[in-house]
Amino acid sequence: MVAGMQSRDTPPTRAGGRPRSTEADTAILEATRQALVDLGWTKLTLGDVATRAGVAKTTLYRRWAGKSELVVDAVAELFDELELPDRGSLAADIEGVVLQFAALLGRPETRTALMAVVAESTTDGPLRERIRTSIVERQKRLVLEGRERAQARGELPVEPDPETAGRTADLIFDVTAGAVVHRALVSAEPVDVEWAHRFTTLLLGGLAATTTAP
Amino acid sequence: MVAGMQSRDTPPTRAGGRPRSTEADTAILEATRQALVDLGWTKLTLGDVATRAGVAKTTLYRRWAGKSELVVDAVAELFDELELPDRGSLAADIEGVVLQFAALLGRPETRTALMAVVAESTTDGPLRERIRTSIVERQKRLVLEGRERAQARGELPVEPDPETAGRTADLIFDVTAGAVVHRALVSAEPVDVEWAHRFTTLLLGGLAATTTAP
DNA sequence: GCAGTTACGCTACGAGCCGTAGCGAAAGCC
DNA sequence: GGCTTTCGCTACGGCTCGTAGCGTAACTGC
Repeated sequence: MVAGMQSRDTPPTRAGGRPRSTEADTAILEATRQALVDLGWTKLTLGDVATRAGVAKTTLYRRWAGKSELVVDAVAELFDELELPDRGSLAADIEGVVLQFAALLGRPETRTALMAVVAESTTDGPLRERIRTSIVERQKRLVLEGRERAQARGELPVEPDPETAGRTADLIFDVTAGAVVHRALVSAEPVDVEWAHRFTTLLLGGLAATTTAP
Repeated sequence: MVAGMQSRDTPPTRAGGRPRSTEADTAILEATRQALVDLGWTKLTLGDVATRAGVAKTTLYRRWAGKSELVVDAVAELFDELELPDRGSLAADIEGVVLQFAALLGRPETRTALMAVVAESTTDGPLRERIRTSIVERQKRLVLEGRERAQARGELPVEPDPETAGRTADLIFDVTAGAVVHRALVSAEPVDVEWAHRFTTLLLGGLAATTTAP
């Protein structure tokens, strides 16, 4: 809910003058998402987005450096929906977040945009950083939150060394997010309740192995 | 090594006439990979590839429908390098294939191309099928081969029901490939020996859990 | 050797999008 | 009211796309 602080390009930051229209901001991001649904990543053009949003094309270029940055901000807002309600057990929490993430990847706008901007980021450092702070870190907090809760329940041991604990969290994050993305977008097969259950069993068994036998 | 059978667009298949130059084929695919290294996915243009390969632009359009199809064929050849030598144990086999896959994703041409074509495939059915047969299935065979070998060693039980066995293999595949891709491209952190070892421990522990407790 | 068929290199073209510049008008702060 | 910044609008050069048309090269079958 904190959402897009510092999401668009900062104006030269001098006081005075006409302020930027926040209505235009929301209209542009909404138009971007709709254009992603209608056209997909490649056929999306900034001119088209400007027309849909009812603003001039130049306004877009004043705020975003290019297509990638705009789309990152547009889809990042959708990741605010991800939350981790307490479902009573670690297994139920994992299944829940997997299905939530899968539902997000099922939407056509995220489907077509997420892999595209990641692909862009492989040759664009600042974009990678923008993705990391706007999207990736927002997901990773769910892992930390779930672990903390499971430790409070006594389902997971408290790892003494903070460095190895961090690496374990990173591993769980890459395995979970990676598996869901790969299943949904590469294998192109459904992430349903049954798959989520099988994955959760696998992950929990692996966690037991990693924490008992270093 | 079997490689790109039926990789390019089939000519109308009538006998007679000048045959297509196979030298041009290999030159084009090699030029495509080099262009990916130099320019990345977005800045790569078909005209530039044609110039690098020393062929006319029209020749490219006669064989491939577009940029995506060309790049899929160009990177698919690199996946032929993936093999699964017997390293003595299931754990060693998994670690080996993880590091091999990571090395492939470390190359700039696959780095920038793989996510991009997957993104394209979300709005292009035929392209998704091309990726599946040219790239994905080629990786999945490694999973099946590794499982068979582990069963022969007695490290894994033989699952009686072929359907659940297939689902388990699919799960392992999505988890492994997804985790490596996510670690390398999204988190943008190194897939080194230590990470591969931690991942293998996690996966093996999970396998024990899934096969003992259905 | 000759006709038939197909691929090749080359050139040229309309179309579309990019990203920017320049203008007058609007909306805030002092 | 003066200053500053944003806004909408128009116009532009530059690049890439994908295709068409042409003459030439390569290979097959009679």
